[in-house]
Amino acid sequence: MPDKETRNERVYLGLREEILSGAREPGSPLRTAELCTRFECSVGVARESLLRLAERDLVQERPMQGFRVAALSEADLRDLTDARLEIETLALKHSVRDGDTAWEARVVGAHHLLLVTPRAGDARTSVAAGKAHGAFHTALLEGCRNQRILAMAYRLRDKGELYRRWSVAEPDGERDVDAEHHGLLDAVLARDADLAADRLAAHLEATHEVLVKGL
Amino acid sequence: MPDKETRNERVYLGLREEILSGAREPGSPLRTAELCTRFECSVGVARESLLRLAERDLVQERPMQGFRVAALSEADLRDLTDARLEIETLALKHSVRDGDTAWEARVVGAHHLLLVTPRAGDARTSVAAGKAHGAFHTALLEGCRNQRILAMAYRLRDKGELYRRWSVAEPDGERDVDAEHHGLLDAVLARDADLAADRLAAHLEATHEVLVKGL
DNA sequence: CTACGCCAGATATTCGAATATCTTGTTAAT
DNA sequence: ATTAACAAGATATTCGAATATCTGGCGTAG
Repeated sequence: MPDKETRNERVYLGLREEILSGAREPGSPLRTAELCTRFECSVGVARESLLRLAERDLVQERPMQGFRVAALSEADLRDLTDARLEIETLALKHSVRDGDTAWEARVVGAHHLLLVTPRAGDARTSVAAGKAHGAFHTALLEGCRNQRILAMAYRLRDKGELYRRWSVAEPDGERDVDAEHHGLLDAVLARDADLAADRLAAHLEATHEVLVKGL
Repeated sequence: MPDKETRNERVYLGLREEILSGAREPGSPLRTAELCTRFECSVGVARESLLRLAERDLVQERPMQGFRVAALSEADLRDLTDARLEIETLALKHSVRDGDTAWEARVVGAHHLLLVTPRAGDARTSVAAGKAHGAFHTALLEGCRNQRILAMAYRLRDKGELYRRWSVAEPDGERDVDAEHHGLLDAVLARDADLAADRLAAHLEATHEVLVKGL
């Protein structure tokens, strides 16, 4: 019994982590030969993993020209943010409406972790802070009962994380991210779906501004 | 030069067509061996195509247990319809807001084709009518400039087509589908995004009712 | 000088056999 | 009778070589 999980899963998760952690430059080619040696697998497995990542928009595929890490651009970021402004707020409304107390508890927990995790200046360098931030936003949506809307929101968030990793975060004097998160939490606990959605939208738009500058 | 398009693409499109046309029963297993002989390809290619279809939710994948045609259920249809009620109307609003005159022309054309294509009683038997109906709804969304929202809407529509194929359509005296389509067209041409969205929502919900009965 | 075709190396795609896993039916022990 | 262990066949996954395609540099014709 060589493995419990399939090779495919292992390579998929490993490569996903490398891309999301910023180890691979956006737009850089992902050659099957290299992946085979790095992850000790065959071409077929590497291709399947690449295909899965392409479906999450973390990798770009072009027929007969192989795969690359998804390229980043201001226009694409605008498209992404616009989609998130609608889909993620929609998922949050569902979540606030349908989430049970266990979900509520997870949100509070994730928020606490976010508070106590030290935040570095540069999002790319601080892995722990990035994870805590991502976990909080993920938890916010987890109450949504509609599987499809939830999956869409997660997909968009994934790509958002890629932009986040590759933006040079410069301190923004006018912005108080902790306050934004706290406001979000309060609205959620008060079960005010519209207010929570508005605050999430503001948060996303503010983040967009920062990311555009850091591109 | 054996082929211009990749084998993969050919198998993907072919199998997609087979599933969407109702040639394969929902829930039935899709064995690589069979696909290899039918489409004259190797296991690897069959797997990749299966993976692509799984991403569009037309096929279900379970690790170490292979692939099956996506199963249909009332609960899943409810989930799908709810998602469509929000995403597809959203895409339509974008479309009405941002679509240019060339798009408008395509909508009018698609609607005309829908009018002149004879409709059979059973959606599964009449391929032409199904295509014309699908083309009209697709055209409605085509004006949407946000690529992600558009892609999401298309994905949901694909799965919806699968339900449509497998529902036994029984004549519904209270429903006038032509009128619904015409109302949709009018609202679009009047550039009334909210009205169009409302009418699309009503159309989707009405279709849902029919499909649930025919399941 | 520029455009076009051709060659060689690099890369992507595809194949079919080898390996690992699951499923089902049978037997034996509790 | 019920459960557990096992074996055999079917199926999924993985491999590494074989094939097809692309890319970039070079030479030739216009």
